[in-house]
Amino acid sequence: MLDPVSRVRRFNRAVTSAVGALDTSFLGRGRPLGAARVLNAIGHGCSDVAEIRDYLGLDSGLMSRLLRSLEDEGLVETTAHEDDARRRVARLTRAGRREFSAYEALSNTQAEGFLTRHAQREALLAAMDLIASALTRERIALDEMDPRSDESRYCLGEYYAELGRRFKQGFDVSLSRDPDAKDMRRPRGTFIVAMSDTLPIGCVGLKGTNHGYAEIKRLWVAPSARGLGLGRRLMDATERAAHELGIAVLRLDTNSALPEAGQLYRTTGWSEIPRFNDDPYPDLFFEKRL
Amino acid sequence: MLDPVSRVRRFNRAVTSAVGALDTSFLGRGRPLGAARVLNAIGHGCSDVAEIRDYLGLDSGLMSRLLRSLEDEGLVETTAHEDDARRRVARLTRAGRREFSAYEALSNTQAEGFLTRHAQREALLAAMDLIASALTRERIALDEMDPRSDESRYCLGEYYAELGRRFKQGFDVSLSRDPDAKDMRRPRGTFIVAMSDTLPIGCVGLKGTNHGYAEIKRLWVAPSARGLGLGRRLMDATERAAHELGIAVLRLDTNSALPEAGQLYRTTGWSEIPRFNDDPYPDLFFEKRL
DNA sequence: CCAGACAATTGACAGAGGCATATATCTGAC
DNA sequence: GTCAGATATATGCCTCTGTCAATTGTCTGG
Repeated sequence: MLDPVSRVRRFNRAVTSAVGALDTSFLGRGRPLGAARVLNAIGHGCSDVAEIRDYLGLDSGLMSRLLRSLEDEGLVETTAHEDDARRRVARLTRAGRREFSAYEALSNTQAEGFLTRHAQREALLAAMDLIASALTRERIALDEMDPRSDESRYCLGEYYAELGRRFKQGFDVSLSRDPDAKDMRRPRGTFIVAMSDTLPIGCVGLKGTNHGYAEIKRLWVAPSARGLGLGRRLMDATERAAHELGIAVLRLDTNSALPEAGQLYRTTGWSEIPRFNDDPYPDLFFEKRL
Repeated sequence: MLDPVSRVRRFNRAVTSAVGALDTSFLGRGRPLGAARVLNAIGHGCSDVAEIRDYLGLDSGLMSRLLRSLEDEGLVETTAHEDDARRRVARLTRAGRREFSAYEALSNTQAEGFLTRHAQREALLAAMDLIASALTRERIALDEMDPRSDESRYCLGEYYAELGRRFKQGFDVSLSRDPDAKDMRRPRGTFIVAMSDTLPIGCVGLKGTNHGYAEIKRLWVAPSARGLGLGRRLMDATERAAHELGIAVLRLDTNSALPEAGQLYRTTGWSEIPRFNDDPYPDLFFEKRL
C-alpha cells in the first residue's frame, strides 16, 4: 500500500479511468473515436498511412476501414505515394480541416478545464512532462532545426534560465559569447532539437568557426527528460553531423557547476584542454578529434 | 506547442498509448480484458455489483454479462444481498482467488519493470502521486482508523518528516507531547485517514482530554494532494466526529512556520487563544466552540 | 523476368460497450 | 394491504474496436 509498486499501480488505475473518460469525450461530433483519432493524426501532419498507423498503434485492417469511412464523409482524400504506388498518402479536404479545428478546439478546452480545475498548476504540469517523457522515451526524435525556430528559442530560453539558477553569479546571455544563428546552420554548423511528441525537451548546437575546429554549444536536456540518455544521444547526433560536414576537430566549453555535463564529456572520448576563448562563464574546456 | 495546454495534451497522448499497452498485458491469461478487470475489482474487495460497476465505469448490461462469464468459469459466485434481494453480491471462489493472485503478480511485475526501466525513480513516483491525486480528487475517502494502523503510522511518519524539514530547529517527536493512541480512539477521540485508492494522503487526530475540551492533532496533507481542499474536509470530518462524541469545545496548537494551517483555522471559525500547554514546538493556539 | 518482400485492402470474427426493454424487488403514499 | 414509482440486475440488439488470415497490386534484387 505504501511501497513504490503500489504507488505505480495507483497511478495506473487513476489514469486508466481518466483516459477512458477523456476518450469518449471526443464523441459528440457524430463520429466514432477511431475515426476521430485518425482525422486528428492527419491534421497534425501525419500523411503517410503507415506513419498514422504506427503513431496510433492501429492494425492495418482497421486503419484501412477508418480511412475509408473518413473518405466517404468527404473529410479526407488519399492518393498514391509519388515514389511508391503501394503506399497511400492521406490529406484533409477543406471540410476535413474544418472538422479538425473543431476537434482541436475541443481538446484545448478540455485541457484548459483540467488545468483550471486543479491547484498546483505548475507542479502538475512538471509532473505531466516528467511522466510523458518517461513513457515516450522510445519515441524521442532528434530533428535538425533552424536556431531561430520557436522550438529552438524555447530550448535556449530554458537553458539560459537554468544556467541563471545554477551559476552562483547568475547568467546574463549578453555577457556570454552568444553564437550567431548563421554559424549554426548548414553548411557551417547545425542545430538539433530533441522533440518528444510536440514538446522540445533538449537541444544542442554545432557552431562552425574559421579556426579549423567547430564548437559544440547550448547542450541542454529538460529536467523532465533527464536520466533517459538524451544528452549522449544529442552529442552522438552532433558528432555525426560534424562528420558529414567534414569537420575533424570539435571543441566545447562548460562550467564545473554543471557536473553531469563534464561527466558526459569525460566518458565519451573528450579530453580536457587549456582555455581557448575569453568567455567569462566557462571554466572547463574540451576537445575531441573525430 | 510550448503552452500549458499542449503539455497537458502531450501527457494525454503519452498516457493513452501506455495505458493501452498496460491493459493488453492482462490478456495472455486466456480471458478478455473486461472479465479480468471485474475479477480484479472483486479481489480488491468490491463485493456489491453496483460498486464494481461504479468503480470500473461499466454499463449494467456489460457488467451482468462479464459476471456471468466469470461464474461460468467457476471463479466467482454471486448471491442475493441479504438486505435487498434486488442487489447481488459477488465473491471469489477458491479458483477465483488463485486467478486473482496470478493477476496481482503480473501487475506487480509490470510496475516493478516500469520502475527499473526509468531513472529519476523518486521524482517519477512523486509525479505519479501528484497526478493520481489530482485525477481522483472526487474519490478521496475519509476513513476512521486506528492510530496504530499501517496507514496511520505512514501518515504520522511523513508528518514528522515534514515538520523536521520546515521547523528551523528540526522536529524530534520525543520532545513533543505525542498523543497516546488510546486518546485517539472512540469514544475518547478518533483518528481519520484520507485514502486515495490505496494510498494514504492525509490524516488528522481528535484527542480526548480530561479538561473539558478535545484537541485536534497531527493534521497532515501529503504534498501530492495539496490544493484539493483536503485539509478543510479533514477538519470538517473531525468536527462532525467530535459533535457525535458530545464534545463541545475543540482546541489545537500549531506553528507559524506552517502558514497554510494557520490560514485554514482562521477562515473556518477558529479563534486564537493564549498558550494552553507547554509543548516546545507550537507558537499559535486556537479554540473553536461547536 | 521472376521470386520474395511489402503496403493496403477485404472478409470473418470476437470483444467492448451503449441503449432500450424486461423482470424482480423495494419503498412510500394511500 | 395495495399500488405506483424507483431501483438493481438481466436480456436482446446494435455499433464500434480490434485481430487474424487471405488477397491484390507494387516494388526490389538477383
